[in-house]
Amino acid sequence: MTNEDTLAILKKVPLFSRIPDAELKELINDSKIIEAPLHKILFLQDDKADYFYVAIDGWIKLYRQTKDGDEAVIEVITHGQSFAEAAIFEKQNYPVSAECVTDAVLIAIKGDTFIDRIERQPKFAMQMLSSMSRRLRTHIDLIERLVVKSTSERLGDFLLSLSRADSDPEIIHLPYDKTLVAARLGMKPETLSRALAKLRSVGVETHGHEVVIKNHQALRNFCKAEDDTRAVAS
Amino acid sequence: MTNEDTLAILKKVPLFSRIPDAELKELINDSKIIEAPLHKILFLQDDKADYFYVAIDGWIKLYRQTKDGDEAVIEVITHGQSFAEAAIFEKQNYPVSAECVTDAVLIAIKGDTFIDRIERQPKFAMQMLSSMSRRLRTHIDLIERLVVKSTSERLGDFLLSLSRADSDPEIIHLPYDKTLVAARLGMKPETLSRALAKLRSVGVETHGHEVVIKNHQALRNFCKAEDDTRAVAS
DNA sequence: AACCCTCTTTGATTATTGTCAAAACTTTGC
DNA sequence: GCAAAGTTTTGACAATAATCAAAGAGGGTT
Repeated sequence: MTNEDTLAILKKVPLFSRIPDAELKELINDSKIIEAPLHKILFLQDDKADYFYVAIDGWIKLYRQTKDGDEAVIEVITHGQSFAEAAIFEKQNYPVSAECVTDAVLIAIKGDTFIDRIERQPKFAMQMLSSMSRRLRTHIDLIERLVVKSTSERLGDFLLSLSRADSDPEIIHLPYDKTLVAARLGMKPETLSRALAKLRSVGVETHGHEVVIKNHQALRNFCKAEDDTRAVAS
Repeated sequence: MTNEDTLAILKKVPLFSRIPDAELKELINDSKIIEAPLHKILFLQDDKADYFYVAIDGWIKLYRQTKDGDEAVIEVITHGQSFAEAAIFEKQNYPVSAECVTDAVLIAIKGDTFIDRIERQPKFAMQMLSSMSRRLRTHIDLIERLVVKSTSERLGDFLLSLSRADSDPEIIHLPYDKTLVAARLGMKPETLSRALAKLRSVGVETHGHEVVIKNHQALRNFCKAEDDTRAVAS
């Protein structure tokens, strides 16, 4: 892949979209393109955080593992999203492990040279701060759901987050294994299967990796999702 | 409170500790000291994020509320910690609500002038990025616990996080209501009470707001907490 | 000390989710 | 098209946590 190709890709990543070409070209010198196969482990939690990553293609699972083999999936990343940006600051090790759950293409960017760049280029810093603030929101959403919502409500939220249209019916493609969907939602595969069964009563049908939402509003009501009508903030 | 007092306080906050005095003095002009009573709501989720805060004294609860009154506590903040920094970037509204759970003293810093300052002063940006990366880790820890740990394991983790010594026995003061501890750990007060009862078998005793850890190692084993011995990262 | 209020604990019961095992369905390679 | 491997669903059951109700403890006030 030529530097020009890489540049074109970087410009599509939100994190870099507002950075001038000249800067990005310099950045490419600190970066490498990685073609990682299914099941490739990019890094393990507690590894020294030398690089952060931008996903170009494929899906990457960020997770924590406990001594006794239990796993908590924190996020599942795909094209255009960066990850482990936070890790290159502060304590200098990764708080999670990262594994490709499909074949994937990524850009790995060297942390310390990137930090130098941030210090010289306020635009980078602001983009980085925005990106981290978005990630923070994602985590807050997840925490809220884990605490206050039931398994089938969590699944409903997830389906709505995949929804691109608002017209009934809509066909949704699950982006990855149901086993991984279950883990991402903090439940067991068997529980996911049963949650899916419960959603049938609000017009959700499954055929393999395809899910049909027959009534968006009914599903939103079921899982107490915010409507499009903005909530009135007192 | 004079500007000199405020300066002295700011210098003790990790977020500002490495910022030169001259810069901090300018910052004070964009800031105001707030003395907030118990139960004071500082902001509600979805409010426009004009300010971010640094806690000087007291405890502040960051939480999400659902339509039907359920509440998810995301974090509980105390002296030296900043919060809602992330909110002043990006979408410009708070992702959580903030309520004082004791009388509290805070510094409120105007968001947009602070953003200007970041753009001019890379040191601010780096400090901010570190701070957000720490917050991210806190959230990842919480998510992991909610997914893989039982209520009493979560409580054990919490007690260990409050622990300052490693010698047995150690007396710990719960910093706030058990009702709030329960919410922070994603469980009901009754469940907390029972979790506390279960921990008695590993040498944890309670007398009101005082908790005695009689055997740190036993407690660590019980809740599968990492030992001090650093985990070997393959 | 007696009262009120709030916080906490205990008990009985129910609801939810996890576990284990087996069957059904998919996908892939041959 | 069939076997083999992996994924998903179903069933029976167990464990965990929530709910509802009531009793107990602690703090502050009069």
